[in-house]
Amino acid sequence: MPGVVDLPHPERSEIQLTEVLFALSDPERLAIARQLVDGPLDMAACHATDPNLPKSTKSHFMKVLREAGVIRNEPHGRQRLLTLRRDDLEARFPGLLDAVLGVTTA
Amino acid sequence: MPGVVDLPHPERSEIQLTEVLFALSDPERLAIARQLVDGPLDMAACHATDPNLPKSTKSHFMKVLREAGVIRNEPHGRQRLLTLRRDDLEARFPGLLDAVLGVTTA
DNA sequence: CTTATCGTTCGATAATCATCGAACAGTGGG
DNA sequence: CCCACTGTTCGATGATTATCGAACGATAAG
Repeated sequence: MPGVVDLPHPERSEIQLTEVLFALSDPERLAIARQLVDGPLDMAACHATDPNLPKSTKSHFMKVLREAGVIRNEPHGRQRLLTLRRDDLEARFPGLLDAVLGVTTA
Repeated sequence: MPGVVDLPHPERSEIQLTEVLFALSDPERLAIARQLVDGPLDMAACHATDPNLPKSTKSHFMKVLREAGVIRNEPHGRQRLLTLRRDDLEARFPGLLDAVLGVTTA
């Protein structure tokens, strides 16, 4: 069924703290989130740690992060654009993202 | 073997962010951490959510939190004193605990 | 000393999660 | 139009984690 398709994202109000924490409790997934701090990235450009990670595994990481409300995953041409949901997370859990990602943001 | 015994705790420098996040990614464990914000508590006085939770399950929660470095679990008479490791966590991951526990601390 | 209480450990079972190959579907280029 | 490319889904397997009864040790109280 799916190739480049709109995937479901939780609304801001539906984001659960425990799910966010769980999503970020894996080193690989945390690394992905960190990469998105400086702005959106195409999935192909997002290497996290292991460069030759199987596609399906990588896609699964994105699913966990997306379903938790940490990132947005949208069609972008033939690829996918990954965006950190900073505003939503900041509104829901002030200071959390900065603390986790080690960003002072000022 | 063990009844009231000294249990191993990670040192401040050994505390891993991903383990802390994982420990707090469970609603029950998160509730326990929140209960300790106002100060140490005897384990028996710490009801989290379910009051008639089996002892072994409760003990397991404490183990996860302790091994992650979130709480300290020390002998206290016949019971056990649970303490949130605020200073250690604040030193290692500034702002994290406040954000997670929803405390502004001021 | 004997007994009741507290909480950890052990062991077994169930549930959840991770990993990855294969198949598939949109997209854009030739 | 056809093909190469990207990334999701499915399905199977293995690894972690959760749950809880039972047994044990240590302490405090009587």
